[in-house]
Amino acid sequence: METPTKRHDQVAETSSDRRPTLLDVARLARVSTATASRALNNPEMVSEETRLNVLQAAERAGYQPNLMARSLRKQQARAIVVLVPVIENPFYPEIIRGLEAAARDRDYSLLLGITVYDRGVESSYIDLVRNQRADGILLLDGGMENLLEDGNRFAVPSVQVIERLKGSNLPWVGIDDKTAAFAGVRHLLDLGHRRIGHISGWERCSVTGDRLAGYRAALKAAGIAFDPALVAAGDFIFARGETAAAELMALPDPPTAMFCANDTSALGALRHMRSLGLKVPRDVSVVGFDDIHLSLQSDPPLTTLHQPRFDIGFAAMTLLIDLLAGAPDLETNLTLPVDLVLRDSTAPPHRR
Amino acid sequence: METPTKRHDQVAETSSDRRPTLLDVARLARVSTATASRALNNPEMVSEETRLNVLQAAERAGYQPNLMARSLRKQQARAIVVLVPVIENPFYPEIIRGLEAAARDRDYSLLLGITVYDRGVESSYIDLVRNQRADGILLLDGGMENLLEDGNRFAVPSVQVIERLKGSNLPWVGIDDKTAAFAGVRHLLDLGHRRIGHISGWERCSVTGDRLAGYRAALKAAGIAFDPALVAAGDFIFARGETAAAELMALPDPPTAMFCANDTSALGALRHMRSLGLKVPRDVSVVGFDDIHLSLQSDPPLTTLHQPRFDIGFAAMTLLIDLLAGAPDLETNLTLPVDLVLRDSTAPPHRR
DNA sequence: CTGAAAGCGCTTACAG
DNA sequence: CTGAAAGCGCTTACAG
Repeated sequence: METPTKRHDQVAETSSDRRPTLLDVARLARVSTATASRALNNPEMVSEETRLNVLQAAERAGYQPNLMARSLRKQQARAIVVLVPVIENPFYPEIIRGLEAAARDRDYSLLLGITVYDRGVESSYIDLVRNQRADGILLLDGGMENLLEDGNRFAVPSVQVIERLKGSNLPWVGIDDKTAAFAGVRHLLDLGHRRIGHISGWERCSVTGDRLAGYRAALKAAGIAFDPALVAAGDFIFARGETAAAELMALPDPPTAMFCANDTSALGALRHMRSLGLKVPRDVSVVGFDDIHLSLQSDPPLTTLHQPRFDIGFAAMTLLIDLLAGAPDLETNLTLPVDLVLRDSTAPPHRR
Repeated sequence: METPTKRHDQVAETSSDRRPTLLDVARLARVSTATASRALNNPEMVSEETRLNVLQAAERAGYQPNLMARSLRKQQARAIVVLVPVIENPFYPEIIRGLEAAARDRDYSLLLGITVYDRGVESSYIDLVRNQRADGILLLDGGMENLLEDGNRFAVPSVQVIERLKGSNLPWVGIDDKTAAFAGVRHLLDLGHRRIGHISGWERCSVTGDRLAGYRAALKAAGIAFDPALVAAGDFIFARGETAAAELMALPDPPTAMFCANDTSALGALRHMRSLGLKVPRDVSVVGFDDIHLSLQSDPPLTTLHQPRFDIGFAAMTLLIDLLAGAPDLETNLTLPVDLVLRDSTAPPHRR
């Protein structure tokens, strides 16, 4: 047999330059590897004396279990692929933090994949599960319909986060976008606004339709007819927020308030108002969605709908791991609460 | 197709829903597993006929190699831990994208670890290397001196990105912060400014000192004496950018321009000026550092120093993988170029 | 060019 | 409570 490349770790205790294995520990403790394994991983299966003996030997040898060997034997990678389309969006980091925290809690590793909506990249990460380097996939963001196979059955264990793939019934963790949007628009209505514009989200995302539906439902509940001219097509991006706001304000009868599908486009809208010399909220009120960190730094700070992103990430990772463990009676559709957070971008309409 | 010999697995599965292994492929192709392995991974070692035969068998069986088994055998995890302290900072995503792209290029996986500067968390990720689940570590951001052991020798293969651990001589990829800062301040001097403030970075970071040094060097080169009162202690955060700018503008003889250690604090400074009713760049010029995406969205867009973050990430990951492969003659200190990008936050000083 | 066999480092059913 | 042995699924030195 060839000897694999050896690295010289400066381990003072060990005389050999080979990493200590369970066999070394077993020898040191004068027990079998079976017992050594049990003492380390299932202490209740061995006597107290043996446990101490093995623990001490492991300590002395500077033993670190080889996780690859364990994975191979247990047929479990203890790693989860997290697939995001882009990562520059300030919406993601906090979700990812939640995912990472939950994974770490359970001794799982997080394999990060950034797809930039490239089918080849998506496939390469799905292959990681097929190749048993990962046990499951967390899907952040939709627009990955190509991942569905065999009549809408996703081929590997997975949980969707926030976005839902069209027509899939995969486990999912997110919020009730329609109800949240309703609350945001309702706030504007309560303030006295009657002419409320909407900068919509990217059509490719499932939340876009839900938020629009919430907007319409709130208007309807207030007895206000839906006016398609008041909906400017957006894409969640800053630049489009600016142009969409421009379209709305150029209307013969411009809105006195606007509900934006996300904070980033609301921030764009804010900048456009400023360029027009309009004061927010005196001249126009603006409501965002997501509560990204930046919405606190804007001028004025944005009234928005707070999504518990860390919790969503944490819950999604936990759900997937529970699912993989075969936990019974799991709720596979988790809807987390959203809060309307009032800041300085909304006020009663200004009489003109 | 004949049924393979039944194995006594603990789980009673029918042979058809067992994942195909190399042995299945070998049988199908009527060769040994050795030959099958070679045909798939080292085609030049087998005859063309065998290659085709095995490839076809693998295809027919729907074979996917088990990466855990391969890793165990080759003693190589093909995974790299990426350690970041926080991830909400808009500075990181693009670096991470570069890291991910390079890892994918080389068939490595990226294990993401978010430490929040917690020593326990840092250790748990280092253990991933000790446990042979990962081959090396990429360190994004300093403040992790606790990771150094035994006379400044980091215990596992690693490359630092941007930040340097104090006193370490680990491989590193980043920029020349001092020279870049010099260029930023030089730009202000060229515009005619003589009284230039500096909002510094977080003292715990190595780049902070370098950028301050660049600021001082530029002043010195212009024959301007360094005035400590013009340096406001910052921490790279928006809120501190605001208060630091407030300190500077409250000076008896306030600066006509300020060089900020990063964009985020420059953005905070911008908001403070606006609250003071001051116009940027008419009343005060502002230069940032990093060129995060937001610096384009600010009002006015920020003049700043562009760091090639994607490239830095890509180069760092590539360097680590090359190092692990034992590539000879590697340059282990890579300095990437920085560009001054002129936007609308700087102008000649306004006569008062 | 190909095959038989060893072995990477674990865990666990089985027997005592 | 403990040990001998099998086996997870690969790759590769060795021999032919």
